Amino acid sequence: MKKDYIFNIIKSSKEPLTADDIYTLVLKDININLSTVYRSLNSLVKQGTIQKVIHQDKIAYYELTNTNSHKHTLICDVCKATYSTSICDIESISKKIKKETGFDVTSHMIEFHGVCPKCKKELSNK
Amino acid sequence: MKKDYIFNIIKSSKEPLTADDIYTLVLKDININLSTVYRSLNSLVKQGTIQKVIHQDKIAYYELTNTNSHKHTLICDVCKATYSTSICDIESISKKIKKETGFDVTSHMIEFHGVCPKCKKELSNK
DNA sequence: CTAAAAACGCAAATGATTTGCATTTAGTTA
DNA sequence: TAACTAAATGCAAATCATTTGCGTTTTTAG
Repeated sequence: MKKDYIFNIIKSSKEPLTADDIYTLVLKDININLSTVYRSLNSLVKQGTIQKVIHQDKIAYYELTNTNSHKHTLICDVCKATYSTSICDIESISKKIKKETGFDVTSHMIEFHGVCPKCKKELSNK
Repeated sequence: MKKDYIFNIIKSSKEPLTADDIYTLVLKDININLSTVYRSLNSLVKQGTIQKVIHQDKIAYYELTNTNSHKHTLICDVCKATYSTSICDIESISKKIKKETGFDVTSHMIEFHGVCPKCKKELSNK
């Protein structure tokens, strides 16, 4: 099943991948159709194995469901690279929200935009 | 100029609106085309007057650029209603990220998912 | 081995958003 | 006020990531 293949790719990636990233990666080894990629991805999401996050570029990124520590994305607005961080103190924010608004927060996603160290260095050289 | 009209609608709305929300609202008073809505919206975003945020439903929501306190969205996964909150302690998180990864965070967006008080009440009545 | 289910591929459909182009409106100058 | 140019608008077609219908192939259970 190509789903397993896709799962392994996501598993071994340090960063969240788009459907197209995955499609390209799989194609290097075996033949596959984009619909199959999407169907597998949706299936993995449904079974809770992976997580789908829509970024501000409107594209879905897939990554392993973080069992213990969850992750958030750092997006460099210069080179567009994405990084992950587990830094997050939402727990306390969620509590505060619940207390002040009565809204029960069950999950959240954060996207940080900025400039990565590499681009910062390059920019300072100009 | 219909852009001003659209701006006022966004200004007087308590919650972020989609292009379609705005289109429908404007249509109640004057005639307008969806492309005009999108063009006006893009123009307002470019001039920094309003802010565009892509939610996990992959749809763009528009709201006033928060000059002083910025806002984040609470999305009820039951009734799909969206609320805003200004509760956010990202400042300290951003600092931590910069210190630990060197990534310069310039902006961020958070989407909280959960159950709103109204739905919670209805659910508990079943 | 055989029938039903699951996985696949391919092409067409979707839906929000964008864009090209022709037309109307607004603004400016002579 | 007339004449001209730029900006705003409408309409239809184009985009692009993602989904879906349908026919075919592969896998699985009995």
